[in-house]
Amino acid sequence: MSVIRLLVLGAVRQHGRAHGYQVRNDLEYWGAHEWSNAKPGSIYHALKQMAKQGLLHAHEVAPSTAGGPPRTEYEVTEQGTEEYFRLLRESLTSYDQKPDVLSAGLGLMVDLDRAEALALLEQRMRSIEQWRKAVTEYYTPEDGPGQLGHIGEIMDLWIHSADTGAEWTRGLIERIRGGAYTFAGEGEPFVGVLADGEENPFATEDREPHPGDAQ
Amino acid sequence: MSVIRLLVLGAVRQHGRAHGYQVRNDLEYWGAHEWSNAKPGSIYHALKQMAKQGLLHAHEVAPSTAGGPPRTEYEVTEQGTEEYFRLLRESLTSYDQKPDVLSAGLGLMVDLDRAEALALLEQRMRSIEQWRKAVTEYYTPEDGPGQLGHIGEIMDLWIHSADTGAEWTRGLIERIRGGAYTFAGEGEPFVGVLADGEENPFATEDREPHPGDAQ
DNA sequence: ACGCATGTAGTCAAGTTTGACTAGCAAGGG
DNA sequence: CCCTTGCTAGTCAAACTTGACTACATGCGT
Repeated sequence: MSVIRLLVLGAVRQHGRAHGYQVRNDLEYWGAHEWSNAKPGSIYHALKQMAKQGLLHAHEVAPSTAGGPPRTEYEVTEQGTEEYFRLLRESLTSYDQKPDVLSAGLGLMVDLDRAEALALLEQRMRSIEQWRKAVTEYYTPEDGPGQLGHIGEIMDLWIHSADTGAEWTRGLIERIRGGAYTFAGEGEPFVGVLADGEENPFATEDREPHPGDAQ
Repeated sequence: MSVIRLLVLGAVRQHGRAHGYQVRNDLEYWGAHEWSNAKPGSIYHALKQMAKQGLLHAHEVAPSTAGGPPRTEYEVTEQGTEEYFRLLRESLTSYDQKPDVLSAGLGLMVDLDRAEALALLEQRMRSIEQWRKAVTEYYTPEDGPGQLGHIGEIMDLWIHSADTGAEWTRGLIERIRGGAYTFAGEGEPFVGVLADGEENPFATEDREPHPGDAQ
C-alpha cells in the first residue's frame, strides 16, 4: 500500500471538505514530509486519482481568495470512508517494515475506538511473530546460519528489527490500555489539523535537512 | 537513492558481464525480492537506463541458447564502477530508515576492504546520533512531549528505531572488527552470485507469501 | 512608488515502479 | 506424436513519484 492515499483521505476527512493546499499543509504539520514521500506532486496526484475512482467527490470552486489558480475542494465519499478505514486498519496490523505506513497509522489511529485500536495492535504482534518464524525457518541452512557468510547479516538485521518492533508495539499497547490519548467517541478529539489561517509550529522554515538523511 | 541501481550494478559487476535474467536471478538468490522492490520491470528498466547514462555498456548478443527473445549482455563501465562505490558507501553511512538500502549495503559491503567498511559504519553511528539529536530538539515542544498527544507516538517510534538501529550497528562493527567475513583483498571471496546453471537454493518456489506482509 | 521576498495554489515532464503479459524451447506423459 | 507444463528472457501500459516550474497576490522596506 502507498501511504499517500491513507494520509490524504485522513486529512480531507478531518476537514470535512478541503482543497489540495490544505491537505498539503496538514501533512507538513504532521511531519509527513520527513517520514514519507508526501511531496506536492504526489498529493495532488492522489487527490485527482481518488476523485476519478469515486473515493473523493470534487467540487469546483471559485478562484482562490488569495491569488493563484482556481482550486478544487474535495470531500470523502462513502466509498472513500470505507477505503480509509481499510487502509488505516491495514497500516496498524501489517508488518511490512515500512516505517512510514506505521507512522501514518499512529497519527490517524484515534479515528478508531480504543478497543479496536488495541485489537489491531495485538494482531500486529501476531503478524510480527509469524513473519519472524517464517524468515528464520526458511532462510536458515541445515548447517547453521554461519553458512550464509556475510549475507547472514541481512537476516540478522531483519530479525533484530522484528524483535525491537514487537517490543515497541507491546509498549504502545500498554500505554493505550492504560488510558492514554483520546479515541473516537471519547469526547473532545485531539486537534489534528490546522484551522484556516492558523500558523504551523512545525513548518519547514529554512532549516537544514537532517544530517544523516540520504542526499 | 533507489536501491535497485546499487543491486543491479553489484550483480553485473560480480559476473563481469551479465544479461538481465542473470541479474534477476542473483537478486532472487540474495532474497532481494523480499526486502526491496526488485521486480523484473524495475531491473530491466534500471539496466536500460544505466546503459543510456553510460554506467553500463550494452553488448547485443545472439539469440539466447535456451529460447526466448534475443538478450543483451551488460558490463560495468569505469563511470559505473565509480557510481557503484558511491552508492555502496552511501548505503552504509546514511541513516534514512529504509531497511532495503542497508540490506543491499550489507550484501555488497565485502567489495570494500575491511578498514573502509569499518570507517563507514562508524560514520553511520555518527549519522544516527545526529539525526536523533535533530529530531528530539526540533520536535519537542517547550511544555514537554506530552503536549503532542498521540502524535508524540510517531516521534517515539522514530527515536526507538534510531536507538535500536544504533545498537545493531555497534554489534556489526564488533563482529567485523573481530575478523568476521572475507573482505576485498583478503583471499577467496564469498561466492555471491550463481554460476551459470547452478540451482538457486532460495528460489521462490510455490511458497505462500509471508504472513504479515502487506497485501 | 517600486521592486522584491513571501505565501498561496497547483501543473508538468521526466523518471520509476508495478503487475500482467508475450514468446520460444525442452521435457515428459499419455 | 501431440499437448501440457515449466523454464528462459524480456516487454508493455498504467500508475506513481520527483523536482522544478508557473502564476497571482500581499506585505514591506526604501
